[in-house]
This record gives sequence, C-alpha cells and structure tokens, in this order.
Amino acid sequence: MSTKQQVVSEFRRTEIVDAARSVFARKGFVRGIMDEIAEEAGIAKGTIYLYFRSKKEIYRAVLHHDMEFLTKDTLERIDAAKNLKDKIRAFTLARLENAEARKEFFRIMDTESASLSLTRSQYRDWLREPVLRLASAIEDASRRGEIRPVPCEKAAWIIADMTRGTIQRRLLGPSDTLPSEDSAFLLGFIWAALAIQ
Amino acid sequence: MSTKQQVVSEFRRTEIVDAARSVFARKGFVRGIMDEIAEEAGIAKGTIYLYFRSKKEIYRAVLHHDMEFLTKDTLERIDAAKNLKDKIRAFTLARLENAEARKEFFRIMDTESASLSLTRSQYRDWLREPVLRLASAIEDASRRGEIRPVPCEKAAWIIADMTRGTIQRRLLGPSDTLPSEDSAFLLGFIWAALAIQ
DNA sequence: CTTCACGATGACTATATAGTCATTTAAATA
DNA sequence: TATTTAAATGACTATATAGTCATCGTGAAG
Repeated sequence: MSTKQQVVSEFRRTEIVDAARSVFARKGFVRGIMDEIAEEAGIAKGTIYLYFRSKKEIYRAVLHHDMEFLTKDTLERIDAAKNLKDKIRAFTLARLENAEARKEFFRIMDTESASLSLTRSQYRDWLREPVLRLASAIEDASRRGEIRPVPCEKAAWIIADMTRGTIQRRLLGPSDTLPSEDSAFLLGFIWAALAIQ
Repeated sequence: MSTKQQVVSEFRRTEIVDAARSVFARKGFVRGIMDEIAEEAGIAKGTIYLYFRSKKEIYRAVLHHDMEFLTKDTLERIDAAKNLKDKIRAFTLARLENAEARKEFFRIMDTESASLSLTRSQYRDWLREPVLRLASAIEDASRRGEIRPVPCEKAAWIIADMTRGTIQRRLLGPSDTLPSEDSAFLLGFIWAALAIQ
C-alpha cells in the first residue's frame, strides 16, 4: 500500500472518529446512530464501513485514542513533578484540564457505561496506571516520613475519586471556578489529610 | 376499586419491579428486554403493560423506589448522629451498607447512565439532599471551631465522591474488606483533613 | 348451571437502525 | 484519450424488540 493511500485512509478514519465522538457525546452509544455519524462526517454511511467493521469498533477507537492521550499526559505530568505534593497536584490538574479541553470525551466517559461490555471496568483499567503511579509516590513519601503512614493504594484511589467527582460536577453545568482552583481545593484537602501533625 | 384488587395490583407491580431490577442490573436498560423481564416475573409480556405504560416507566419505578429508600435511610442515620464525625461515618456507612444489601440497584446506578435522560443527573439530584445535610453539619462544626474552616459544600461533595468510588470498587469484584472497615478508612482520611492541627 | 366481567395471554405489528452490495463516480494508468 | 482499478454511495435487507389486541380462562354473580 502506497504512503499516499495510507495518509488518505488515516485522514478518513480521523474524520469518522471525530464525528463519532461528537455524536456519542451528545446521544450515547445506543442513540448515536450511524446515519448521524455519517452526516456529521460528511460522507455516506457505506463509506464508514470501508474503514471500520462495526459501530462498536468506532466507539472503541474513540475511547482508546482519547484515553491513551489522557493516560500518557497524566503519567508524564506526575513523573515531571519532584515531590509528592506536586505529583498529586499534577494528577488532579492533568485530569481537570483535559476534561476542560476535551469535554466531549469526558462526557462520554461520564455518561456512558453499560452500552458495551467496555467502558466502566475498562475505564478503571485505564485509570489504574496513573493511580498506581500516585500510590507508589505516596508510599515513598510515607516511608521517608514526609507524610503520616496511610494505605497508599487506597489513598491514591480516593484521590482519583474526588478528582473524577469534581470533573463530573463541572461537566453538569458551566462552572464558576477554574480547573486550577478546583485542583487547589483538592490538594488542600488531601494534603491536610496526609500531612504530619 | 376494592381493597383486594388493590392488594393484588400492588403485588403484581412489585413482582414486575423486582424482576426488572434484576434484569436491568445484569443487562442495562437497553439490553434488558421486556420478554426477559416478563419471563423472570413469571407472567406474560402483555400483563406487564396492564401495570406499566412503558419500559421507561418500569425503569423509573425501580430507581425511584430504591433511591427513595436509600436517601431516607442516609438522612435518618445522619440526623441520628450527634456530632460531625459520627454524621460523616453515618453517611459513608449508610451508603456502603446499602450497596452491600442491594447490589443490583447499585449496579444499575454504577453502570447505567445515558440510556435515558434520567439517571446520571437524576442521581446527583437524589444525592444532593444527603450531601447538603452533611454540608450544613460541616458548616456548624466549622463555625463552632471544631474543625478547621473549609468550603463546606465542596467538602461534602468530595466526601460523597470518595464514598461512591469505594462502593464502585467493591462492586467490581468480591472485596476483602467489610463496609465498616472501608467506612473507617474514609473517616480517618476525612477527619485528618478536617481536624484542627 | 349459566352468564358476565375482567385479568391474563402471546402471536402479531410497527418501527428503528446496523450493516450490505449493486451501481456510480473518480482517480490512476497506459 | 481510453481503460482499468478503487473508492464512494445510498437504497435496500435483515433483525431486534417495544408495544398491541383479539382471544382465552377463571372466578364471581345471578
């Protein structure tokens, strides 16, 4: 296959995935119908099936692409931070800012679930890596006596819970706070819980 | 309408709601089909439509009934507790224990979402009342100087977030901890964050 | 015992939509 | 330019399932 064809093919796939993301965010998996995705992508329905086997495959492509990015970004930011406090801030801020920049994707994650075997438990799998990274940072800090001793994995998970909840509340309506403000509040709460004294 | 008929009618409705809860918990709203609900209830499909207008109405009946109970139970337990610490424990424990006792319902809440206009934002509406009750308890304690000053509503919401996340983790697989243990961990974390010093 | 009333039934209909494929259109090649 | 090859199209098919309704069965009333 020539390079040019590959480029065109990749372009079509991206077009379709973008349209699908928009439609799924508005309607969910079941009510997001192929005709609408085709219309939004500006192509005929049959064309979609030249690039994807099924509706499920498109859905997976959307989630996989966006999750890959989010996970990568979160991990990089955690790793770039030097101390635990900054790593926690990095985690929350990465999630909050990405949610702001990619509302459609987060709306799918927030809203959608059971439509496929995918998603809810799949979501946890994606989340696991960043959370475990946070957990080991907590463990290190705990061992060094920088924070009080806590079950590090449990602590990491509830940090993720608070962050997700905050994001969901932001998605519900136009929020009057910046991601950085929400992140600061979370960090304040979490750090108070972890700090010695 | 005679009392006897009312009793029979109420019995049928309960039968149907119970079957529907079980089916929806396993399959979700879309894939939970009426034939299966009828079979599980041990009646013909047509009979269902003598007691409910539509599939949506059954779904709503399930959620409404169970949510009503959960909200009531949570509020009662919060109100029964005297001090803030006990109120927070009451909140988390009420949710965790109910999740344990009514896995099917919580599985619907956890899993399902976009299928209807209902559910995700509906869920927040139901949650709001207990959370606000918690928020005002936090405000009282804060004013009395029993805890350090915090934005009470935000704090209440993230307590709810942590609780929900913990429940969802429990639902994913058989958990090796008791609800009371998870509640204790959450309370320890939260109290450390709120306590003075 | 016969008739009536009404809840129960399940085969059937109406509808929505994922996925197909014969045909058309455009691009590449000779 | 003519021919071949591939991509794009959208009307169509196949299927799933929510909801209907003519019919049946049963218990109560007369």
